[in-house]
Amino acid sequence: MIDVRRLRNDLEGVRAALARKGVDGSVVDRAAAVDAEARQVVDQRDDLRARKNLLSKQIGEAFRARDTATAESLRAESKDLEGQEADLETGAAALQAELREILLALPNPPSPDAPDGASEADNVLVRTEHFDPARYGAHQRVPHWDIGTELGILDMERGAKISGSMFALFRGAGATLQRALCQMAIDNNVDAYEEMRPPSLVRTETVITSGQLPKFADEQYHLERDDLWAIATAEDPLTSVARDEVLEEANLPMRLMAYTPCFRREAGAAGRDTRGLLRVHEFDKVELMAYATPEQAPALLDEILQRAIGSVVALGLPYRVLDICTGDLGQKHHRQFDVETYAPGCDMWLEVSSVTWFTDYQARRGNIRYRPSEGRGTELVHTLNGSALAVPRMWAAVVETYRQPDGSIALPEVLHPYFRGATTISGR
RNA sequence: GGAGCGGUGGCAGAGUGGCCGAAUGCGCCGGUCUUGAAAACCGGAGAUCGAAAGAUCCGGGGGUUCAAAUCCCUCCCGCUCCGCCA
Repeated sequence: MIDVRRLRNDLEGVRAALARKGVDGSVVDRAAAVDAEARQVVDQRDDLRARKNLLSKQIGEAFRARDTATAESLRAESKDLEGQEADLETGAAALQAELREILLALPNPPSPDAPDGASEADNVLVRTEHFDPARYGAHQRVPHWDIGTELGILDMERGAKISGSMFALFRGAGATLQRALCQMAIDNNVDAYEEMRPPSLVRTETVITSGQLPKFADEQYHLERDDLWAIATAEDPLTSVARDEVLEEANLPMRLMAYTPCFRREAGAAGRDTRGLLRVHEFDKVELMAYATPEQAPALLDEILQRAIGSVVALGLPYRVLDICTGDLGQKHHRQFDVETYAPGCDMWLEVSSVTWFTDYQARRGNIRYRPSEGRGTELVHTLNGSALAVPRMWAAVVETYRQPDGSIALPEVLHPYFRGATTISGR
């Protein structure tokens, strides 16, 4: 959610910033108009309340002075104001609700540093590392869904029998691999990030804070009977850890990490990248998240990006970094870098982490503040996050990259400790 | 799921209709004293909106009343007992 004061002080600036994300200026104008109207009505309402408060006080004094006649006449006067107050009250509430609704749907203005662009085709390639297409042999050009079947470590068919298409069933060493990847990512980041294990089913308020609701309800699994939402990412619960709280600046940045399942309906993605593990409804992920002051935020964006890259590098895989353009930035994103790794079997670059700076967009929704060590009052925090490791695509890249000519998989060394001494995955 | 009790400032905890944005204690900040610290003493400090006047905030929402932390309804959360269960 953006600051209404920004609308009041710099309407043109907000329109221009949001235009870069393709937002129609009339929506911004509408928000400003509703805000102006609401403020006017609130003003009137407050004046009336002030009059009533004064009368009440005088009534109390009159009663105490046993001046019943005065008290009664003041009481009648106060009662006369009631209808007026109720009208102003409902008017103000309606306008404020309307304003909030518009503001909740309004995207976060992009960073001036984010590249302009209309779609993902305009994302800027920052760099590519450790990538040499000539290095891959024919034995590595087998997609992971075939390898998975061949070795009996991934069973998409039975996954579909159990839960429907786009649900994975990992088996044996495949299941171990998915767990090992998460364990490794946690171990690699626990030096600075507090490990959390939050709930996977969360309240509506929690999903509004992170920004998925109200606009992206179609993407979320919802348990109607209990009115709980299945998290799409650990970002949902982690962002609400400090909801409605005031943090001390001395405790910032506050770094959190969680390994959770992630549930995505993928409502708009039917038929796209649906083979194997490229896009599934449920997957595991280790997420890094930080609460920071506005001054600390840029450095943290870089830190989380480096840590995301760290997971790929640790596994000996190539990577590339994309600077996401304004047209591809999500509603809540201010600045975003994607980390992709190369999967030789599918011959695709797979997004394995999305590192994002939300500025105070989520903090304003969730009322997450901090108390500056200098000065008075409270300020909204900035939130940032990024995946340390998203399992399915990393699983795919590892399996395809490390496939040997004999069809087995030679596990990268970092994973050996998690495999009870095994160094390869062979057929059963 | 059933029965009962509760939710007040950073924490503990008073307050049962007006003089309550809220006693008191602890903690915190500043000062006096001290070589320094502690103790003692003095003083200070909540949040949101608003240019201000002022308005709002005692778990959330609604109601009664001229007036609600206080009375009523409802939801959420916590605790105790019972039931059930990994």
